Amino acid sequence: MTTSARPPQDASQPRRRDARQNRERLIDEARSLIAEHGVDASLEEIARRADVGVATLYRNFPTRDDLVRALYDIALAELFAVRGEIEAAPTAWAGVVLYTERLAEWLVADPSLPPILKRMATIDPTARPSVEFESFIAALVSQAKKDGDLRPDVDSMDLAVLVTMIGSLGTLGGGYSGQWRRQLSLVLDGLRMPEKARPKLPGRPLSVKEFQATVHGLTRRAKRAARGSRAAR
Amino acid sequence: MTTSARPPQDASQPRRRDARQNRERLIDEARSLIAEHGVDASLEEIARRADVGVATLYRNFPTRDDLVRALYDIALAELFAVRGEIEAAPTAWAGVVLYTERLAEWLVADPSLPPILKRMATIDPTARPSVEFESFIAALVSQAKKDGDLRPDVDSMDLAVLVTMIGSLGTLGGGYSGQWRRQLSLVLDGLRMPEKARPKLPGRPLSVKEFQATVHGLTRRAKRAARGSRAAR
DNA sequence: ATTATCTATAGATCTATAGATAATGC
DNA sequence: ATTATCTATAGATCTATAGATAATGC
Repeated sequence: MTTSARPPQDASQPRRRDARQNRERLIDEARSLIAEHGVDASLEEIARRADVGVATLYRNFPTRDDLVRALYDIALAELFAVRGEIEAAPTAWAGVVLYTERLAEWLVADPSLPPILKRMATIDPTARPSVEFESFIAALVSQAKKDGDLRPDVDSMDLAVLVTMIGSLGTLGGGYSGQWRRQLSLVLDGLRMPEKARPKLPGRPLSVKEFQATVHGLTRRAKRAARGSRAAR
Repeated sequence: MTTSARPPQDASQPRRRDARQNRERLIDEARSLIAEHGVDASLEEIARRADVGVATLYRNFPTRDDLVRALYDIALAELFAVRGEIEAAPTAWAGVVLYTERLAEWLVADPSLPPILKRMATIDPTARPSVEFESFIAALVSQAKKDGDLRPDVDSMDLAVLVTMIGSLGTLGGGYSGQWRRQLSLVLDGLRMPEKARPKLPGRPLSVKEFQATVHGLTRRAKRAARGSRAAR
């Protein structure tokens, strides 16, 4: 009996060069369009921006959920990459800081993540991005408490919620995205034991002028997109 | 020359009883659908849920932006109602707490607000919800600093960003929405001068089980909506 | 030869409006 | 009588697929 000559093909790694390229362009544009319009973003528009026929999109991602799942998998790979760095932190508190920093940074940098994570939770409740981290972070948290650095009345779930909250600054776009490090620092000061010295706040607050520009100016990406879709008509 | 007998009709207050009712239903459903699907939510679906023909929607709101503006105006009226309460606070710090509490609560309670505020900013950059509050809050902030309650290296813009951030917990839905008071308390502890005693954190952290249920369970509203749209097909 | 892409298209849903029909308030 | 609603419809856009055409890799 002859065994199949080809190894089973992984759909996420198409063999042909052009196919791989198209897939990447689709994923890039999907991220950017989902960041703008949420998970319901038009699939046709994604294909259009990727300079590819719709059928190519459907070949790669038969359903919208397949696309979401692909984006989710990519995101998770990015996320897990930071675990080693956190483990290498000199103290538990430093680990907590690093954990919140990296997660917040990751969320803020890619505004497509919140809608993707949310949708992913409804299409596949068994997929839990945090699960790999949970016991690990829980241990970090209790050690930081023992060390007297972290206040005793919070736990790792509070951290998760806080990080999610700060990550939402990315969704708001504009100048908000630049503020996350400063706001995280304020939050960390609320988590720290009160007698510990607070480090200087990083950055500076938005001026009223900047706040206006932030809230009202379009982001560069949004502007480009608006131009693009206008031109396409 | 005869003067017009009727006073100019305010579009937001239609004379006829059924018309007012329909308008209210449209606004209610618009809020709920925008909370779910963002500002791009289908106008036809809004009309369908409000049990009203599409034309009725268009009569009330000729363009999508008119609808957004109406929702914005309603929201602002709600917002300004809290100003008096803040002014009545016994100390500047208490005022700061009240300000952040009321704003966060307001944002969390209505997840349609973030998309509406964001869109409003692009369709009418002159409309600035915060402007009425700005000098008022700035005064509150500097007084709280003088009193030695608020740390000196933050300003009112930081507060605005923090509140926005906490407000985003509403968008995430589920159990997150119940966590805002606890998270705000943590944030306030980061804002307070370190030597001041911290009040006990309100509520308790999510358990891991609840976190799962939170992130993965649909909210009741989302469930109802899903049923509704399924039934309509 | 195989693998992938594109064009074309069916059917659904969306925005927006015109014209016929129904409900209110004087 | 006036005001508002509904039905019907045009045209655009969307999802999803079938079948013809083009690009890659052995």
